Amino acid sequence: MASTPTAPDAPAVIPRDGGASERVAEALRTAILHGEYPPGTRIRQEDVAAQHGASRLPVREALRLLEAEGLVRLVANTGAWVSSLNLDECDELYRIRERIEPLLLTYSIPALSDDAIAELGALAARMEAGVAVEEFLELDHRFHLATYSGARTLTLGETVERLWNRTQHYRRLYSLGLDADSNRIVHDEHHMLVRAIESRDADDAERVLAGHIRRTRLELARHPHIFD
Amino acid sequence: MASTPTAPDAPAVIPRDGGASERVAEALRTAILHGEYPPGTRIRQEDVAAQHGASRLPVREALRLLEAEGLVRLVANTGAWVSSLNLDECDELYRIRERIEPLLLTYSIPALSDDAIAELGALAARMEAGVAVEEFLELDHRFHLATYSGARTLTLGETVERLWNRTQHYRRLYSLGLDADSNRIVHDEHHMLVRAIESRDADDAERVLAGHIRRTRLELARHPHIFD
DNA sequence: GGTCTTGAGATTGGATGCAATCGCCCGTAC
DNA sequence: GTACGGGCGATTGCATCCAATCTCAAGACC
Repeated sequence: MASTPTAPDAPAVIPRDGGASERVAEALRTAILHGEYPPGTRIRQEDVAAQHGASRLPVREALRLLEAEGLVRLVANTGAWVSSLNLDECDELYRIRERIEPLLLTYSIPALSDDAIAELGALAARMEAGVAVEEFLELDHRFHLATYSGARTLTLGETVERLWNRTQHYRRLYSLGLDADSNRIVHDEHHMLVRAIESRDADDAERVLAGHIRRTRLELARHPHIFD
Repeated sequence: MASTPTAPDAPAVIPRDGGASERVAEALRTAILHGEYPPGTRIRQEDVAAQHGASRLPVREALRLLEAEGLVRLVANTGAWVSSLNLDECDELYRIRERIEPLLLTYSIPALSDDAIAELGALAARMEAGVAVEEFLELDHRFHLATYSGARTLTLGETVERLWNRTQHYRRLYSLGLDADSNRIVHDEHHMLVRAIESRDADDAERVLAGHIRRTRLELARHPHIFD
C-alpha cells in the first residue's frame, strides 16, 4: 500500500502534498480498515513515524484524529491500540446507523442524477454475480456511498462514514462465514432500494434501508463468536 | 499569566491532573460554549499557549480535538477559527438529533433510578419558575442530560453531547429573543417527557422528545436573522 | 513459596528551535 | 486610477531534544 512516488531526485518518500498528519492518518486508517492492523493491535508512535519517514509529532496528531473517529483508543502515557468492539457496542453502532442513514438517504435522493442511479443498479448486479469477500465489502461500501452521493451535508455524511469504518472489521469477519445463498436477501434488499430511489420515493427508500440495516444487526447478533 | 519556567524544581503552576492537551481542550471548549469566543473568532495557537502556561504543542492537539468535535475549523498553514453555522447547517444538526436522541432516551429509561426521575421534575420546575437566559440554557442542558443519564453507551451519548455543543451558540441567540410566554410550550413538553419517563414508556417518550426537537428546529427556522 | 517493592528499560508527553507557507502591504507599471 | 508582482512580517508545521510516566521483571522480605 505504501506508494512510492517517482520522485526525480528526492529519495524522500514524502510527496509533500498536504499536511503530514493527514497523510499519516489516512495511511493508518486504510491499513486498519483493510485488516492489516486487527483490533487490539498496539500502535507504537516510533514505528509508524519511521515507516512514514516522519517524526513522531505528526503521528501523534494522526492518532488523536483516529481516536476521535473511534478507530483507535489512546491511553495517557501508555500507548495506542486499535479499537475493538464487543457485540453490544457493535449493536449500538448499528442502531445509530438504522436511525440516521435513512435521513442521509433522504438528503441524497432529490439530488441524485440519473447516471448515478444507473450506476447503483450496476453495482448491485456486480455484487450479485458473486465475488470474493474483500471485493464484496468494497462493492457494498461503494454501493451505499453511491446512494448517499447526492447529499450535501455538513456532518451527517461524515458521521455515517465513521460508523461504517468502526464496524468494518466485524463486517468482514461475518462475511467470511457466509455462502452465496445467504446473500440472497441482501441482493433483494439492494434491488428494492434501487427501485425506491429510481421512483424518487424517499419515504419508501428510508423504510427499505432501515430494514436492511436492522436485519444485518440481527444477523450479527446471531453470530456472537465473531467478537471473541 | 506568563509563568517563568526558570526554576528547575520550583512548584509548577500546573496542577498536573491529566494531560495538558485535554486541559487546554476543556478550557477552550467551555470558553466557546459560554460565548467568550463567538463563531468566526480566530484562535491563535501562541495566545492560547501563553494563556495556559503551556507550549503550542498541546494547543495544537487540543485544536485538533475540537475540530473533530466540530467546534473549531482548522485550515492548513493558515489558522483556526471558531466554527459558525448557517441556517441549513443548524437545521441538519437538529434533524440528526431528532433521529438519535430518542434512541439514546430508549437506552436510558430502563436504567433511570427513581431519584433521577424525581430530579427531572425538579429541574423542569426550576426552569418554569423563570430564570435568566444563561441559567435557562444551563438548566435545559442539565435536564436533557439527566434524561439520558441512565444510558451506558459507547458512542451515542458522546455524539449527542457534541451535537448539543455545536448548536449551543445559536440556541443562546434564539433564547435571548424570547419572552416568558414563548417558553410555555417548552415547559409543557418537558412535563410530558417527565410523565412518559415516569411511566417507563420508552415509545411515548421517544415521540415526545422527537416532537420537542422538531418543534425547536422549526422555531429556529422562523428566526433566520440569528445566523447573520 | 508468595507478595510487595524497587529498579532499569521503554514509551509517551512536552518544550524549544528552525523551516515552510500564507496573508498583507507597498511599489511599480500600464 | 487600477491591476499586478515582489518582498516582508506573522503564523503555522515539523524535527529534535529532554522530562515524566508506565511496564515489566528481578530481588528482598515476610
